[in-house]
Amino acid sequence: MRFEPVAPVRAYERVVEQIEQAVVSGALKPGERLPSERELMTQFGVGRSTVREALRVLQAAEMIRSRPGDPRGPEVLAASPVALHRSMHRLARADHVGLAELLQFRMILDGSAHLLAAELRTADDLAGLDTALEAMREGVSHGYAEFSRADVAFHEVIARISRNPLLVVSEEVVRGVVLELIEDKLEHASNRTSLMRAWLSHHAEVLDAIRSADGTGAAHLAKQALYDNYAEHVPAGQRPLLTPLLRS
Amino acid sequence: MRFEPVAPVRAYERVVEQIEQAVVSGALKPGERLPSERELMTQFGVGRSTVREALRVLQAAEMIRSRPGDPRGPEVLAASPVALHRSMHRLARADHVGLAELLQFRMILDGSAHLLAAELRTADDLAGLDTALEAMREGVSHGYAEFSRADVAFHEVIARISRNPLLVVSEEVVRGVVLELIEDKLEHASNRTSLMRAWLSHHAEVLDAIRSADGTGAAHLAKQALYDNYAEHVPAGQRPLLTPLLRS
DNA sequence: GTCAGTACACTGGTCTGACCAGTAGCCTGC
DNA sequence: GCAGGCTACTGGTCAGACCAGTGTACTGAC
Repeated sequence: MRFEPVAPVRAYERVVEQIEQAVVSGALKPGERLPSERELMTQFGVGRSTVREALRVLQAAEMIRSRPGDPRGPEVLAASPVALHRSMHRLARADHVGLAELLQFRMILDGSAHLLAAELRTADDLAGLDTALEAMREGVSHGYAEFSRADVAFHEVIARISRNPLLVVSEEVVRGVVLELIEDKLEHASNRTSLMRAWLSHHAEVLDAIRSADGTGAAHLAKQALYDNYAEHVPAGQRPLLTPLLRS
Repeated sequence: MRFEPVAPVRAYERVVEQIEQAVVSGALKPGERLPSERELMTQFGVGRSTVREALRVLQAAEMIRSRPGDPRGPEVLAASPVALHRSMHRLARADHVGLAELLQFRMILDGSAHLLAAELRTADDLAGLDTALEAMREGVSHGYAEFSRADVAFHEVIARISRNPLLVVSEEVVRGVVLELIEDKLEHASNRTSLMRAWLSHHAEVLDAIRSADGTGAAHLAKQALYDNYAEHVPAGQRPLLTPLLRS
């Protein structure tokens, strides 16, 4: 006979448990309201601070939101990828993850997103990509910031076409962290205009591949472009980590 | 001139911000201790309840842990995938993310991990895979639970060989969530022994491909195996989301 | 009748102060 | 030298208070 180690269960944890249960079971639907803190404290039989700590935990998990003064009480939120985004971002900024690993991961995600996009795109999707590309073309003359915004938008459309929220969120997070790590280096790039033109023609190529439903080609273009643009910032010794991905 | 909308910033949020900043910047390393709540409250110039709500938020994010009675104060934790797992699990239980998306994501991650493993494996890695496979072989006769544990270990070795923490963690999380979603279906499988044998021979094939540095082959085997094993639990209408991944 | 303006009851955010059970380390007394 | 208790702390919880802000219901003027 074996015994399990027991951990003390805090009062606020049991409150969290009950409310969370009510939400995931569907008893409380998004948009509905929780009772006020003072009401909850009598229902649960605990002090207000305990209730508040429980609500803080749920709020950190993006399950509820409370606004001061609202007599209807805290609002139950729909499941959103914001919490996933936060936790992944934290993990990606931890020290064991360097630019090489991030870039590797981004090549994987971006490549797959392009592959799926080429196979699953509809006529509407293609139109969306066309306008995104057009915005980039205009952005070239409106400065780097504008161009960069249009570039991000293009990538987001691609990710969206893949129709996988996990892919969308992960790609977005990794892209953001990569940019955070090398933004200072990009700031000082001297030949920005030629960089933008190169990027633009690359995106046009990608769009062609997607239009002709060439998934493998689009994926390869995407990975190659990432390598070409960012590998210079990766220590030379770690670049062999990236090249295998170009061969698939 | 445009103005940004402002949101009221709560006191506990600013406390969270400062502590989080100290952790991600490395000023506070894992294992180190925060001052006690009463000390923090004088340092931040806020009440104890505010400090406590901030600590709750950080604790929910798995950044710190506090134990009552410990005079050394709350402990700073190493970045861990637990929070990522929780948020992905929550998202997966919401309607936006179904088994199809999870499986799609897992095929991407697993495929890439196998590709990298085949290209980067050392002699030591191969030996590790050999022992893992041997454990699986023995597990067949020791019941499903034992076999499953060995199977997980094999996958973890593969992921580790790819030497990318993000890949390791994401793969682990997605695998866990997928298993949680279909565990009840697996419980009732009648022909477990033949399933285990099929799995075993598949892993042997994968190991061969990795040994001969055939990255593309290993990746394809991995993705095909996932599809073969799990696609039956995906609604038929969503299976076309998975097949494009088999073609790369 | 409509509608602006106000009063009110209530919300969440914060602080203070208190008590408890539990811990770690010191400090006895042997 | 060491077992045992003492003590000064810790975090967990509660009670009560105040404040700024909100939504609503009521009031008044038109």
